Parts: sequence; C-alpha cells; structure tokens
Amino acid sequence: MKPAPEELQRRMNHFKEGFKHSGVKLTHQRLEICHEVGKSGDHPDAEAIYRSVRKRIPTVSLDTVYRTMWLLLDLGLITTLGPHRGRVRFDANISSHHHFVCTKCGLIHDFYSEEFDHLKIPGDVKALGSVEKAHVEFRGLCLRCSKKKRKT
Amino acid sequence: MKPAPEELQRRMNHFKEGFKHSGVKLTHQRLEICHEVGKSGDHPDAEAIYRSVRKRIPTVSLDTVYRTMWLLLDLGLITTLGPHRGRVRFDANISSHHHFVCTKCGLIHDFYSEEFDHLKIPGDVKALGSVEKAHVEFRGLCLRCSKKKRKT
DNA sequence: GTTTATGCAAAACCTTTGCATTTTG
DNA sequence: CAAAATGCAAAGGTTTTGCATAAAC
Repeated sequence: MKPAPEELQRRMNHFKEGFKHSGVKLTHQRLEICHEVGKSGDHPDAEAIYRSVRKRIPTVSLDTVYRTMWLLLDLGLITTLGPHRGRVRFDANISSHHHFVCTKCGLIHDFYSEEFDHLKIPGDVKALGSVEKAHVEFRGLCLRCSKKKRKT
Repeated sequence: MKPAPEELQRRMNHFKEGFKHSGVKLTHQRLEICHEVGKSGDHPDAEAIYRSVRKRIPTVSLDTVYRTMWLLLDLGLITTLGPHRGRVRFDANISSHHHFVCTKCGLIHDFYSEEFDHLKIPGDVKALGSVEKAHVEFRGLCLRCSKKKRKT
C-alpha cells in the first residue's frame, strides 16, 4: 500500500516546510531519510529505514536515522506505532476496553464503551483478516501536560 | 484505577485456569507475577512488575518476569500495548487513518474511515484531557496467519 | 522420578551519547 | 564563517539465552 507519487510529493513538501519552519537544516541525509519514510507504505522500524537509505548514501549511520526520526516526531511530521520509546508495557485487563493516551508524557488511561466495543467493521477491513477486537485510542494532552507551557 | 478485589479474584482464576488448561506449571513465581499484573490498574512494564514481585519473592529474577509475561501473552491472558515486541515503528502517514493489526505476525494495515475520524468523545474521556485524534485499531488474524495451523 | 521452570550471568539487541569532522545557511 | 548535523565508536538500557539447580506434577 505504497502512497501514489503525488502523495509522496505532498509528504516531501510537508517535511521540507516543517524543517524550514522550525529552522533545522535540510541536509542530504535528512532529505533521503524523509524520502524513504515518505514513500513507505508499511510501518518501518529504524533498521529498515537505515537499510533503504544506505543504498543511496552508503555512509549514512543508524544514529542519524534515529535522530532524524525523533526530530520528525517532535515536529509532528510523523507518528510512532507501539510503545512510548522502547519499553513494552502489559495490560492485564482482558475485558474489552479503550485508551486515552497522552502524546507528551505517555500516560495511558483506560475507559469503557459498549458503543466502541461493537464498531461496525468496514468491508475493506474484513478483507484483510478476521477481526477479534476493536480498540479505540484517543490521543491528546492530559490535564497535567496541558498545564505546562507549550514549547512552540 | 485499580480493579476491585472481586475483579482481581476473577482475573487470578482466569490466569490459573489458563495455566492448567495448557498444562504449564503453577509455580510460586508465576502466581505472584500474575497477582501483581492482575492487581495493577496502570500498564506496567517488566521492570515495574519485577520491582513489585521482588517485595514478596526477593530472589525472583527479571528474566522470569519476562518469560511469564510472554507466556501470558501467548495464552491470550494479557495484551501488550504497542503492536509488536519491542521495536519502535514509524508512520509517515500523517493524514487521519486507522489500523488493522495482526496479533500473530504483527502486520499492520492502514485504512481510512470518515466515520472513525469523528467518533463522539465520551464525557469521562473529555475529563482526562484534550483529545486531538481518534484512532481505531481492529485486532485479529490476517489472512496469511489464519491459514497456518493453530498451535493449540 | 521426570519434566519443566528458575536464577544467574553473559550475550544479544536496540537506542543514545560524546566528540572530532564535515556540511549547511 | 558560525552554527548545526554527521559518523564513528563506545556506552546505556532492555530483553533473551544457556545451563546447572530447584521445584512442580
């Protein structure tokens, strides 16, 4: 499910705009990393991005990939899937429930909703496999983080 | 948001049943680990569980905690937050979208839905903070994994 | 008693950091 | 040119593994 060429173009512009806007330098490496991430249809990890970029810039290093990805994340130009930076967390609550996640501090709060437990599954999702559970995640800032001054 | 005592009891029974059913041994350590996880209202990482359990079994080791958690996961008695074991993955798709996640192989597939983009936010969630985005995740087995024989 | 799980220590793995060098604006 | 970013190598943190000992069935 790779993005169409126009979509990639749009993403690249968005990345470049974001960089300029925040005054960070548009280096060769960063642009190539953005290009790789932007054209990926799956959800690559740092290693995968590193491998791809290395085809074009053989001297690029893995830590530059990480630095660039966290930069993109801080600028709100990408999101991450999975655990808040590294650690796996476990959920003992096997009854169906949903989460509010603070994008800043990583706080996760459970909530329950009959309605969300039984969301209608779209046809194109049914085609992907058998759905066992629906899980809704609301992302935003928790009260505590809202109070702190924003950095922008 | 710790579970009520009855709920903890229910969870413990569920854990024990699951263990017996699959023929793994009900060791002292495993039961204590289950107890700690079961009574946790937040979403602890391995280290946090380890620290708690060590108060009761000072000689317990961190790797036993990990082994037990993965066992619980394999038996479907807990879930993890974040799709796959450990690695951070990045998502270049900044337009609002949702995911189908295969709980077995970790495959993640994007899909779009106007409806899910604008889910009504429950009152108790509003009280937690400001919601910026809604994200729906359907979990199940992808076609490929459904075809493979189940291990049970 | 046999099989399975544990604890330890060491390894493997993923991510970050410090610093000299290079590149960007 | 000044400020910021890169690459390298080494460190930091998390998770896994091998193996002898101990515990469960």
